[in-house]
Amino acid sequence: MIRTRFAPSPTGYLHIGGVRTALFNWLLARQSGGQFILRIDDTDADRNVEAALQPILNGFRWLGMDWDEGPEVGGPHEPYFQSQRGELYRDAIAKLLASGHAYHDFAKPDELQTLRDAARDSGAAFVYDRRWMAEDDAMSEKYKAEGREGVVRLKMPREGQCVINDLIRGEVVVEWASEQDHVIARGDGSPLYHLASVVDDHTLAITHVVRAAEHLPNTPRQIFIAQSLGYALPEYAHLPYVAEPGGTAKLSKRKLDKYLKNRDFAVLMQRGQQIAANCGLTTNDDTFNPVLVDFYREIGFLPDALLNYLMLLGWSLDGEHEKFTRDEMIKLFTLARVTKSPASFDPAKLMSFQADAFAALSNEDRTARVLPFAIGAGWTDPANPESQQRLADVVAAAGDRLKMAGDIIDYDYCFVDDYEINAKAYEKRITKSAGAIELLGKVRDRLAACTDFSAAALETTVNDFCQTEGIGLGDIIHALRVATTGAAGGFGMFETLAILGQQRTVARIDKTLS
RNA sequence: GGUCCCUUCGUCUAGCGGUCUAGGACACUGCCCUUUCACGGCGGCAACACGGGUUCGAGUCCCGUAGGGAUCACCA
Repeated sequence: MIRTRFAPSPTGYLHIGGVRTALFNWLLARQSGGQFILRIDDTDADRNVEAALQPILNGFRWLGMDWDEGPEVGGPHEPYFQSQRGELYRDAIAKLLASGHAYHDFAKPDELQTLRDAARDSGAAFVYDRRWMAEDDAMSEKYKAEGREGVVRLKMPREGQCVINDLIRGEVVVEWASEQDHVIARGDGSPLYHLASVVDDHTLAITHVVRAAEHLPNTPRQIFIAQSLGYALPEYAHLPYVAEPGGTAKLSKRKLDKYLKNRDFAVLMQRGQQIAANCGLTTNDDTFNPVLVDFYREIGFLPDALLNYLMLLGWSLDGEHEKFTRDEMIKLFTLARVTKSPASFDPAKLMSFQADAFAALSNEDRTARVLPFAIGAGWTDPANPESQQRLADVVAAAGDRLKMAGDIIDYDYCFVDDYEINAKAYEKRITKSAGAIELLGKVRDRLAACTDFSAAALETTVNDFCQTEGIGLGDIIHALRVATTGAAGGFGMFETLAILGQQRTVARIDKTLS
């Protein structure tokens, strides 16, 4: 029975890299009929855990990654918040102290820092000489009398090696002597991450600890804690981290400005901003960031497309197949095929997955996904069937030009009259196009006289018009498009006019002419 | 600086000693389709970090060098 976990601290957002880690954990649990547990690592006493947690849970819900145990769903090992599991940690700390695997230490932070600096200057690894270690209670009292505050440190081995059997990296060997006597409890007795994490992984019966490679250096000390407590070790698998676009450094929420220099990343961001601005999205500046999952949900991405792309960041099936349904993802994933080197986040490739997945949806599905955006933009009235039909018509006509739900903003001219006019196109097809004005006037009269304004009838009408004028379709259609939509491109001209309707079409041509 | 990890096209990757004149995908690009845009079809550009070994034979195994990265908290 495989039990995996994802243990976020409540930060208020879900990082793309974090999701990739969570995905692999989730996949592992789902494919084996095991459990995926969400545990909240809030030992750092966040004042507003609830508010900072919701965006994370929302992210999981949106992505369709359900958790078998954790916040809101509970489970047999409740509670799932580290802040509420203090007793477990206190017991473990006491046990470690009693067995001599940990000790009270009374060094002051600056004293320690001096030692660390000295070690670094001399080029050697820092190893604390335990000079402020309290051998017994009497010594503790003496230090306390001096006004010192005690923490609990691990009494790490000073010889031998720690061998980590990593499911992805194989054997990783570290000299125990290069490890620190890490602090596991603060001066006030509250537990720190390593201790809490190990105790929880054990008490929650986690079988596979699958996490980002940045945790690899943490593993020896965690193994030490686990072994000292008599726990059986879980399997470890350290994933390569997700790197920044076009780079090799870890992807970080805070480096947005830097990533914006990457063309593809900037394109994605700009698109998001346009959609947000047009559709009245109330975006949070702090989380409206392509490094975070929120961003994709807000601008109308498909969760499966995001997941499919993310799955390929550090994993491959065979180098040939890349598109997977959710069921296939669950069935095909294996830790054995996870790569060792960092995978850089490529917004352009993500986009292509999204575009494909969106194009594969039925018109109905796409319309449903676009609806909130059209409503937000004030283009569609959900209470008005006619208005909804118009949206459905636009979505159907746009076809695969719509790559994500928010792309509906490109067809503003189908809904309102104050659309933007592409100046370049206007100049090329109307101002500087010989005879364009005259032809537009003529075709305007033809269109005004139409009794059937369906796309098919319009095609006949305009073709007929071209014949009498002795011109090609291309000689009029561009001017017509710019005159009626202000755009240089778009879906079929006749579908466009049909959607616009006779009145609007003629009025827009008149406006252009004047 | 210490420790650990990593290294195939711009990017994600396939490759587990010979089938590699290195395959696929995204991006870029040429042509075709086409009223535009998008899609699609057919092409193109483009990589084994370097140096030593081992071997009849190395992208694939070993060692070294270089480069990149992660991590060194009373954060998680």
